[in-house]
Amino acid sequence: MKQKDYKDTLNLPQTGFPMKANLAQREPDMLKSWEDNRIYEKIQDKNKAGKHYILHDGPPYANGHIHIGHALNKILKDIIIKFKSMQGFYSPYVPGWDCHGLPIELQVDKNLGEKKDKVDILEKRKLCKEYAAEFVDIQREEFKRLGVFGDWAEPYLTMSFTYEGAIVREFAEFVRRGYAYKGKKPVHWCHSCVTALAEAEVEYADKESPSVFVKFEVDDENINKYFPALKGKKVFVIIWTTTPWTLPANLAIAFNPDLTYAGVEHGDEVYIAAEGRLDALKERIGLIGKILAKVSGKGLEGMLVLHPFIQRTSRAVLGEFVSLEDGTGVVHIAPGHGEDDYKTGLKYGLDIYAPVDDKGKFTNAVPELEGQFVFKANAAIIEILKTKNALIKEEKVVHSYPHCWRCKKPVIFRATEQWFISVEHNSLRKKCLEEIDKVEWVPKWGRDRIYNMVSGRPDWCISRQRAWGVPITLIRCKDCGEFVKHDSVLDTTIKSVEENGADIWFSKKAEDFLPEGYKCKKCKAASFSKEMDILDVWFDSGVSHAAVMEKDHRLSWPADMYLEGSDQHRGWFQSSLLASVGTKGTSPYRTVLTHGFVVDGSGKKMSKSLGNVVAPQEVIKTSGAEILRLWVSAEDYRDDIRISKEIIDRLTEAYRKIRNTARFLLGNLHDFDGKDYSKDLLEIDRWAMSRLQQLIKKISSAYENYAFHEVYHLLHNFCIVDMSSFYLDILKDRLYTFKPDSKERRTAQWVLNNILVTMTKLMSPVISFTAEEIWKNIAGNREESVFLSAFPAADDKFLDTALEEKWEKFITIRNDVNKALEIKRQNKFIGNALEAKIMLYLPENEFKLLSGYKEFLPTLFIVSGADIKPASGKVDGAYESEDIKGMSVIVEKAEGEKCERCWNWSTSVGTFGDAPELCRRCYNVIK
RNA sequence: GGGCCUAUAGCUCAGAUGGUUAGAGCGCGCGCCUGAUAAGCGCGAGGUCGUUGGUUCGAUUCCACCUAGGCCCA
Repeated sequence: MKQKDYKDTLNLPQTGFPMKANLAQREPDMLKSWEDNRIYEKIQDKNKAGKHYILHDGPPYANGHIHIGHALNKILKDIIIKFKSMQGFYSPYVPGWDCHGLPIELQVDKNLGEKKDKVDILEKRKLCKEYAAEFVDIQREEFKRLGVFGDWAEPYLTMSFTYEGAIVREFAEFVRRGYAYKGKKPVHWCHSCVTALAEAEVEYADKESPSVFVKFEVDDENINKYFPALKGKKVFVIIWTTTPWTLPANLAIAFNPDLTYAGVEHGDEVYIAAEGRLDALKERIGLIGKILAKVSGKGLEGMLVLHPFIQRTSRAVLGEFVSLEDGTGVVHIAPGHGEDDYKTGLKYGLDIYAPVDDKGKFTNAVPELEGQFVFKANAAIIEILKTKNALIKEEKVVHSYPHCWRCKKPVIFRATEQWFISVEHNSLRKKCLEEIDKVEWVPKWGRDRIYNMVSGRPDWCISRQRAWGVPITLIRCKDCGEFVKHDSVLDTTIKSVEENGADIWFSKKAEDFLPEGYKCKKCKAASFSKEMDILDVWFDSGVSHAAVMEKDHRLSWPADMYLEGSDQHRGWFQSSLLASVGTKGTSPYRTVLTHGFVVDGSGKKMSKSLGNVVAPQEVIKTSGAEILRLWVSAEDYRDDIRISKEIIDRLTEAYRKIRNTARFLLGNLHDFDGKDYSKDLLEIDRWAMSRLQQLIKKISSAYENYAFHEVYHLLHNFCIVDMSSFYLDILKDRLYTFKPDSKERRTAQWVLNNILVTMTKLMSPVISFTAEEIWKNIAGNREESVFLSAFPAADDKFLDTALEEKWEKFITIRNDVNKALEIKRQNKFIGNALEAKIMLYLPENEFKLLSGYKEFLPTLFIVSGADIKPASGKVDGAYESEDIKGMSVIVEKAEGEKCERCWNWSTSVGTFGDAPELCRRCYNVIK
């Protein structure tokens, strides 16, 4: 009973701030409060006159629920936005969505089932639009749930009329400036559906194909030049192919520059093949003769060989892709019928030649095969090869081959007309490379990555043969094929799309976009057709700098920051760069930050088949979005980012520590009077204030450098090392046992208040829910939201590095005292350290240092008594320090009795008749 | 196969322009406290710094290769 009485005389912590966060349950309330009180809007209002810091959102694809990578990306952006906003920057966040494109169209097709080929394009586009809108809504809610602040009510959508209008305008700009051209490129083509197929629409299945070895003759002139050792012989380069039907389109043969090629005797002929394939060829075609010549692939570039059955030569070219895996080490090249072939063709300036029509039949360019379907023509071609004595061997082979996912028929690779943006025109590539060097890349290697990609990329193929996208709004003369590029016509189209959306292109006739009675400027004809291809979605998002940053009243151009995953060096970073440099001459961003990908606990990528996918929705449900936010900050995003149950568990622990530290501070501030006690600080208080300034400095600079994992570690360590286990532990005595309104206690409260307010602000960009919850619990007249407060700046007045250095020594000594106490505790000599008094034997420097602090030592060590003596040799029964040479510690039972109020041991206990359980200090407080 | 990147305790991160026993926090183990209590404090045990070579008097730190992993291409 009595003990309870004294407990009631203490100033113990009191707070309504719960220890248990219940994040999953409580976060939605906080979200509602932010929304109801329009906190985001108030932030924008507060900073509207401030310097702009524009982080331009890269639009996620409006399909499916968000995954952990989306969460990572949005939270990183949110951390930056909140930090910059608290620093007073005008930093609005306008989220966006990428709404056009094949995946959505495919989903809509799937939903349509049988009907998919019957609905007209406008109906399908309407369904696509509805589908995208539905997922915009879903993802919007999921993003908001993460605690991400932004203008969610007014995002940008690439399918909005204004955005579609901007796409058309930017495309027109590329046309006006001469970048856009129509050329040929091989695509997967289904002869049965008569359509181009995207990679996603192709499925692989086994197919039987002919397998032929074919001879390409080398004439005397070329033998002399490239194989002088074979002079006078009949020499043939041999190739292997499973698509004989592409031989009519053969324009070249490719050698690997790094391989050695051999001329091998075969009867009275000599065959040229890679030396590394000779063993295999011995078996396949019985090539067993002597090697008569060797030459490196590199040396063959430029050689001309004779086409086996058409009157023309094929050029020898070099290609890294030529391998020793199969065939002869020489690859037949038909630039109109293969990806590698195409690239090689571009490199060597070959015609992208594909004499096959859209039904898969040979055109009149190949008279002897005209009208024959390519796969059927294989047999005819093999016959021709036989009669020309150009066939070495013919077999059948079963191999994996692309098929159309709709009709299941094998597809062909066929060059078709496509729109391109030239990267050479107007030195676009060169300018992009120059711009890359003006951008700050975080991490630095991002520069090399995108630089190499831009250096080596081909022209940008921007056309797609699809329904769901923004059309290539050009009109063509039916007679002469000339495109109408007049400004007034382009402007009419732009205006029309801006007002009506891109659907207008499909619902109106070509003539509707032309002035009354318009005639082709070239041939004077008057009938026109619309281009029906749509633009690559990368063009859509690539022009967001113009469609959003430039046009949107909330934003400005250029962006200070683009922040996306490292896959976007090829994607959005690059398309945005090309789009902006092409029309404006400069890059749309000042800084580009990339993060790695989220992988599982062992560093493996997440996949459904591995079953290691971590869904953000799950983490939110079990641990709360706050833990996800803490995870984002704790991990170094420059590398791949791991997530696992253990990682989440560790972070949950860390979260509790931070939360409890704040709770303790709140509890001890319940009766603080709010007055300024900065003049009354004790030395330990000045130490704490100095440490706090260091924390502010380090955390600010960590945010500034986008090193959020340092923010986390700094905050966590501060809570544990500086606060919980040292300053706060020591402070308990002063806070609990002194008179509530004593100057000493009020001073401590002033410091704690300072620490709490500062810490809360420092953590708020990361753990926003908790920071706001703490903020609401801090007494006093403050901003409505922590996010409306100013980010802390270090106050040099409280910075004292000399003091910190001195205290570093105190802490070292304290650690040694703890070791000495622990030994006695293990020996059951003491329990609580307050049962002990200690004697320190100190070397000269330490003795001098502590001499001025004799009164303070029991407080420092949290023992009931402490004294010092100069060290002089070994002391019996003493603990000898490892860190401080010559220091030893004697631990003894404290003198006197335990004070029932403050639990310190003192000889004064029992000396007060009316309160025999109290020590002098407590007695004076109670009276 | 090519471009870019990563590899330090069970987890998250520091660090060394190459030089004495490689650090922190968490977790773990042991203990104290019961006046931050589904809390707080103390002590302790954990690492051949991914592998193998090379440069060097000396490398985990520099170089090469390899292995594993990631992104983007082929």
